[in-house]
Amino acid sequence: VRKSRQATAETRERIVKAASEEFRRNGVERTGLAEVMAAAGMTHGGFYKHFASKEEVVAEAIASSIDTMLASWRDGSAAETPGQGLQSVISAYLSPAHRQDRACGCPFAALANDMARSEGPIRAATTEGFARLVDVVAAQLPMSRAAARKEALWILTSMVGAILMARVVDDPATSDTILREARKHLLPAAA
Amino acid sequence: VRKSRQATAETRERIVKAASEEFRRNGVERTGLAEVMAAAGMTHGGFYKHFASKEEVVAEAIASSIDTMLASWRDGSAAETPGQGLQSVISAYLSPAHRQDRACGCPFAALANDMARSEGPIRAATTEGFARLVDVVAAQLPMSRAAARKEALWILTSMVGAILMARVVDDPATSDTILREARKHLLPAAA
DNA sequence: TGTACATCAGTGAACGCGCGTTCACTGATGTAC
DNA sequence: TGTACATCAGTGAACGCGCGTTCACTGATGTAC
Repeated sequence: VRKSRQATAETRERIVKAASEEFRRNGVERTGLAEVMAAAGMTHGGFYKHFASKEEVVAEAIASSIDTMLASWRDGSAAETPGQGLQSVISAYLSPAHRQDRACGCPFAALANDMARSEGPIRAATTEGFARLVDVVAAQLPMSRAAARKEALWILTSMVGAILMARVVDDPATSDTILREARKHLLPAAA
Repeated sequence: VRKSRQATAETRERIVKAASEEFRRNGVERTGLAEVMAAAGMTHGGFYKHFASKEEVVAEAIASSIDTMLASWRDGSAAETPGQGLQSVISAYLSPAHRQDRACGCPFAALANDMARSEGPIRAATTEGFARLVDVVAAQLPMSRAAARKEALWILTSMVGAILMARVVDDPATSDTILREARKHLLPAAA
């Protein structure tokens, strides 16, 4: 059942998107390719018509989810003044809604351990994506380029730690407090 | 080859310790029980004489590594004045040495994603251990109980985020900067 | 204290399942004339 | 523009390996007398 070039490209995108959500939801190891293909509306056999290996789709899925986050951050920032734009991005990131929505949330928070242990294309996609995130945040900060980059690293790593531990903790009250404290400390830093 | 009660108990401890290091080094999913047992100096068949399942040893390994970290933090804090004790603990946590030593380092940084997705005994051991960590840090802070707990949550989650992202990033210079920025922001908060 | 038997920690083979990967096949698309 | 053939996306079965778990067996330890 051969498909047109456009249909093939769309299918490939659909697989990457499904993969990026499934990986974030359940982790790379616990997500089978059959599961990914089912989420994309296909059977598992066709996978290798689009990718050479699981590793390849993991790398693309990570790159894709970082791109999506970057785009939404840029939109969120552009609508307002630099300081307010960054604040609204941080508030959304450190919200209970984001904590709940692992599948569509920050890929660093969802896959940090996998990323840290990976090599090759996965590691490369991760590092490159993070560097672009840092740039987007740094561009909103009213300091010299070098100082803004350092501050952006601090803001970003704290945000990831907060959302991650908010997901680790079982008690909802403590989890909410973690997010609230992070907002309290980071929103002023973004002004 | 039956062993004495004491020898059996020591073997069990050896397995838990080996498991806690292997899990932190390579992740829970990527670590096989055969690998854990080999690290403990045995063959895999004997595992079920000590544990009912992999899940059980995971929960115990996490509890054990948290206990070890707690003990070392208490020792590090006790040696000096409250403020300085906490500062030295934070400095050690946010050091390149800790970043490199995943197998013996913070279990939250090494296994946060696994923890966040787990349920049952693993989740329980994690939540309980984190609560005790928060208490140890809060006890060092010169504020009211409630305020100290909130501040401890902020300090801890930021520390975890920093060491985690320092491991995710491929570039050593950026990784060092992440740790340096985190120290810069958190050491004053601990004074 | 000594003896006989039950217990059980550890070994290594085997089982069974899941999953990444491969493959023969189908039939619609792309291409050459 | 139409026709014939090559291409190839997708299907579903199958392969092979790794890994969690089980099991028969061994021989030292624990226990009852």
